[in-house]
Amino acid sequence: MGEMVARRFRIAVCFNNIMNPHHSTTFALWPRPPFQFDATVHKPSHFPNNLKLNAWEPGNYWQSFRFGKQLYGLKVTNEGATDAPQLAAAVYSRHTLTAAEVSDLTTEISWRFELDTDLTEFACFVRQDERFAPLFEKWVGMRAANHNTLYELMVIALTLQNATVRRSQQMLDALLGQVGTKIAFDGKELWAIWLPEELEQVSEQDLRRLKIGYRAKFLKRLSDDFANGTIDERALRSLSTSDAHAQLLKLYGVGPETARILLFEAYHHYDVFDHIAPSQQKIYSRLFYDEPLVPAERIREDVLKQYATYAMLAVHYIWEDVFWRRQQEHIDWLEKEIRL
DNA sequence: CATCAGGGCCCTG
DNA sequence: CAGGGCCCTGAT
Repeated sequence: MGEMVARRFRIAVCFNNIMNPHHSTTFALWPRPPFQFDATVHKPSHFPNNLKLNAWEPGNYWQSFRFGKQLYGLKVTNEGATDAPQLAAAVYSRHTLTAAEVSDLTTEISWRFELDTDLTEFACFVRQDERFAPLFEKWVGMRAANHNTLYELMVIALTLQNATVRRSQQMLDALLGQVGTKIAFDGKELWAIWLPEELEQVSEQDLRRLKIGYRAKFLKRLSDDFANGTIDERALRSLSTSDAHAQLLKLYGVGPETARILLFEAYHHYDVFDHIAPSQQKIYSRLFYDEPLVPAERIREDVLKQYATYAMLAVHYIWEDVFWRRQQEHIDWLEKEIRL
């Protein structure tokens, strides 16, 4: 604790922002069925932070929600069922929302949570999967949704690079504590990732003091690119997988693995399965072959052959399933693979 | 104690 | 296009 305080003082800029939005606006959303709420808003495979970006309990989900320059608190409540989905979205803000804002937020939430995505073809396709049909049936209607902005997801992806889970957590916590914003609403205290332009005041040296290592350089360059409009999150939404891929790879600090994460999570491309990280390789080997280690190239070919344009989505279902199971039962090999 | 690899990526030759 | 270097941490 003393170390945290000392570190804060050594750094020139510390935002230490706290936001208390007192207005709330609630509106209904109707996802396209099938839609499975909990599995869409909560991903047990994601690493848990001390400084939380979101919170979940069955039927309810809270998160800090950046949209443009605005920061909102968002609570989404499940008010329907998989076959007849309905959600209540409560947006907490400092000002009263205009009708236009509500409309824009509805569109944005629908995009990020993939509410309008038609999964009936996928559901039909995987029903014929000999091995995993029951698994797919169990999670039918689950979206691979990412609920953050491209920049926020990029920051998270940066902390994942060449690091173990614990170190990723430490890096993100350190960054949030230093340049993030705490937002309190609906009895929750969550954190929001800073805006890219806010990092202009923070030097690479300052960032290095947060022990993010060489990623400090990436973060500075990326933040500049986002602040300057070099990268346009919205524009990439209308591009094909390969065009979006090419654009993302141009970003400094974005390589094959980060691009894959962004394409799938932020842009909802289900057909990206070009890169397999070493830790994923070990887990895929167990899940698909019941073996400790299968060559990555073989995994890639087999998965692409089996699931084609739904490769990444199908793998996501199988991946999340084992992490949900992990909460109920002890899976020995998995515990060994995801050592902190 | 030293050494090393870990949920990558950039840069050099 | 292969391989070294990069920040830090915890494991060995």
